[in-house]
Amino acid sequence: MKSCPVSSLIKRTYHHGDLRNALVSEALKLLEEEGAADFTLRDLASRVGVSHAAPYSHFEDKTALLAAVAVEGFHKLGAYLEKAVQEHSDPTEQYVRMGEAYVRFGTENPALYNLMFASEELPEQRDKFPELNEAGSAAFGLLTGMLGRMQQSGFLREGNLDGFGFAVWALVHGLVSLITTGHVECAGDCADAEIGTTEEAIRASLLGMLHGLKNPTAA
Amino acid sequence: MKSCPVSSLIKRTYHHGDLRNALVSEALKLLEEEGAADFTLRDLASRVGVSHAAPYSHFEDKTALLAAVAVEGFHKLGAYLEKAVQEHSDPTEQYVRMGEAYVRFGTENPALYNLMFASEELPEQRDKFPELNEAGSAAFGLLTGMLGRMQQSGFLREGNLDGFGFAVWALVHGLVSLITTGHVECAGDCADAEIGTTEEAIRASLLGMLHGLKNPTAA
DNA sequence: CACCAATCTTGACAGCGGTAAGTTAGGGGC
DNA sequence: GCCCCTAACTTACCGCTGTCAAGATTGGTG
Repeated sequence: MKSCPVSSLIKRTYHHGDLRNALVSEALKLLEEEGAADFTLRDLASRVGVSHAAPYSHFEDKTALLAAVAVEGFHKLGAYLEKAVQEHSDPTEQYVRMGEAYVRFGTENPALYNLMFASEELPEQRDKFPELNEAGSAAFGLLTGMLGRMQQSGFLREGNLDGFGFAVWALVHGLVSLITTGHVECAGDCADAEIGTTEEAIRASLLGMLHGLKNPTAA
Repeated sequence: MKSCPVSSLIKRTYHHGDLRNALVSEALKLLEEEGAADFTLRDLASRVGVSHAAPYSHFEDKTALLAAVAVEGFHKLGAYLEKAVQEHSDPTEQYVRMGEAYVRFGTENPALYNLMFASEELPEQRDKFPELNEAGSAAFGLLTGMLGRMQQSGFLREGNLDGFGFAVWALVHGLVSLITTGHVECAGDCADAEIGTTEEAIRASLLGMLHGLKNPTAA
């Protein structure tokens, strides 16, 4: 403790005090600014104001740090979804809003989203970092929970709830991927008709899937 | 020319002769063997039997090489899809088989598939490598083409064909991503019900979406 | 107040993508 | 048949990265 009362920004103490959290939250910013390809441990460390090897006191690996960032991402995603559900009461509206919120999260945080899902070696990471599993499962639970309520109210037809969730999740996840990788524009370019705004296409896809899961006798 | 007539495998000539193609096809193997993270230009070069700088005679960049590999991937994907369509005549069966073929391609070549779709900087690459755009559009065209025939025969309801294609593509793309990243097992674990085999879940999702796009007056 | 263990720094290493300069050899013009 | 031009390839090198080992610093505990 060097008793340096002023200049809250500049770090002075040898011990940072909260380096682990600082690294994760700065990594979230850095990830979206630079993209995953240019995301560097050394850059991250210097941004936080520590030496390039300091992160190794808190994370075994670069991968371990990224896993912690991904966990944070799942929490953020959960917040998006919960907010969307709470703001509406109509089942269809809840469903669509939740889907839109999911896609919005992905398109607003493409690098983070990519980190959370589009890594081939992610299965191995899940075993090493159980938190990742829990965070992902929690987000998925929000989805199946909503579908379960819709099913109980008779709005959705009978059937395996996890199967429904899997289908809807795959849809919104695919929407995010296709949009952030720019494949959607291609869809508008190379075919004869126009796709309309992306928002309309998202809504239409969601409603299409919902229609397929609906109880035929419901309104 | 060192006049070494034997040993066809070991390269002897200073000039390789067909290095570009050799690099791309070897990259396809290396990608699935090592995963995208451990994919190294130097490793690739030594496998083909050239120095680590040789690839730069044929590709501007590592990215450019990977783009060429991705193009090859889209051609392979197209072959999967065409085969699935040609083997069946019933519209629903064609649709399901095409979707299953798509998912099969993705799960059988996860690293390649990931390379083709799950890169954030892919939009920039599309501008630099028009072949990538064409190859991707061609694959998407196979999908919309089939949906167009189903629509013309009255099996699908009226509506924007690109929108339909977008929805279906997003679904199958999402299925691939969730499966290869291991999120599907999570779906089975963390919720109360069982999801059944993955194949069943895929088929159910596809049929769910199809049902949402169907013409209500059709069979 | 002394010491311990956690935290952070410094310095080093191999391996990576990429560049520059030199080497080899296939093939067209004579 | 020979020469030479140019594309293809090699070697040597650069800066940067992730990672590790050894040493410096300190807050907290006894």
